[in-house]
Amino acid sequence: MRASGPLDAESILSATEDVLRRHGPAKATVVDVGKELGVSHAAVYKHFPSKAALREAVSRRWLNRDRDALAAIAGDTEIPPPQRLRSWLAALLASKRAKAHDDPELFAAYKLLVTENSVAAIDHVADLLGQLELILTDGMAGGSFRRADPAQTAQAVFTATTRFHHPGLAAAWTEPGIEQELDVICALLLDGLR
Amino acid sequence: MRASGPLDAESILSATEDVLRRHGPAKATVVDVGKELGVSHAAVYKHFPSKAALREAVSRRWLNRDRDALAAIAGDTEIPPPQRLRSWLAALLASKRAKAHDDPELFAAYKLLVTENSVAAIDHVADLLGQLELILTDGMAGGSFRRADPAQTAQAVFTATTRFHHPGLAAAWTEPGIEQELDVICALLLDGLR
DNA sequence: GTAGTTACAGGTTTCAGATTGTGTAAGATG
DNA sequence: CATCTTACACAATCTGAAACCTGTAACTAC
Repeated sequence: MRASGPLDAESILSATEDVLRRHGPAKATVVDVGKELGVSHAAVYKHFPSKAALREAVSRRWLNRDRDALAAIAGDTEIPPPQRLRSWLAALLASKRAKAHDDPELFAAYKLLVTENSVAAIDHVADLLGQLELILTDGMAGGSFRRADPAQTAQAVFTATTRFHHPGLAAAWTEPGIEQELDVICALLLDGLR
Repeated sequence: MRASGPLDAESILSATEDVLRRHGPAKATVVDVGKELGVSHAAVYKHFPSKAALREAVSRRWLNRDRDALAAIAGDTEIPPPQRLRSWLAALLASKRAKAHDDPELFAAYKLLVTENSVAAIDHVADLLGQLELILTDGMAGGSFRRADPAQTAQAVFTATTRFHHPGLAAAWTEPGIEQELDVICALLLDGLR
């Protein structure tokens, strides 16, 4: 049940998030969302064109919740770029792992988006690549990284760390030595960048 | 129907492979395997303790079919180690992609083994890591790679190229620029190794 | 006694019919 | 007239009984 006033997109998103958390993406229905809001399911369709669009919007909001902390690291010119890259990748792993662990059903919904190649998933990757590119550009300007195409290099670093952020591989994020594993890769990549 | 003579493990493996190719891992049954051999399903159980063990043995044999070509590259001391590493990784991608494309059902069976953490899958990875380690050891001995723990480095190179060999990511192996993507990663890793 | 079969218990899958869900359009309410 | 509901067509999903599969054991034929 919503507090009061007319139905708006934000409260639908929150209700959907709750329903997804309770039932998971496979069982959650638009009727459930309506019930949660004390409204018929048709009312939901005045704000979102389809169930898929609704799910996508929820995942987008959920993904963006950790975005700023990560962007803060990427943009922190106080930290030298090599260390910044390490921190950023470590933070990315920590964030993804926390999401998978604390919110398994919403993580499952996000995983679906990725396998379906949805716009939200593509945008999410583009955002992360942009952050990586910023770190690399700073490093190239400051001389700590060799000059090269920053976009292509960002893509390469992202791909080389797939193991640590691709949702399809989340099952292997609970292994004990994973932080050290990332450290070894980081060292190798940093040596390759300069 | 088998040719003649008593039933042996090899012909059961071949029959199972055919059945898997036809019906896929989800639908294939031990009864089907028996039919294929002109034998009751119980006869199969005289040679394999369970359906899972049978499937695992089939996948093992199927995986080992490309093994020697790959091992030949890894052990070819004519090729300088950096180039050898490139060739080996390219060959690994080509092999995996061909298997996924030409034998989708057997590839699906293999994917199941990986998600179940089966012994066959673990052994397969250990074998590949051993081949990588051989290349790295040669390179370190010959001075083209910096000295470091070869096992740990092999693990790092394998992890950094997850995108190109992990069966869970096979859907993305058909993208056009993937060879170049691997080239970029290779360049980065090779720079990091020396 | 080796190499296979038949018979069976318990678990899993399948299939058809019933229920529930999605998305739209026309209508009620304030 | 903006906001929501009811009503609906069609698609997807659930349910429970029948069929089928797995793995074992007792049995047959050579």
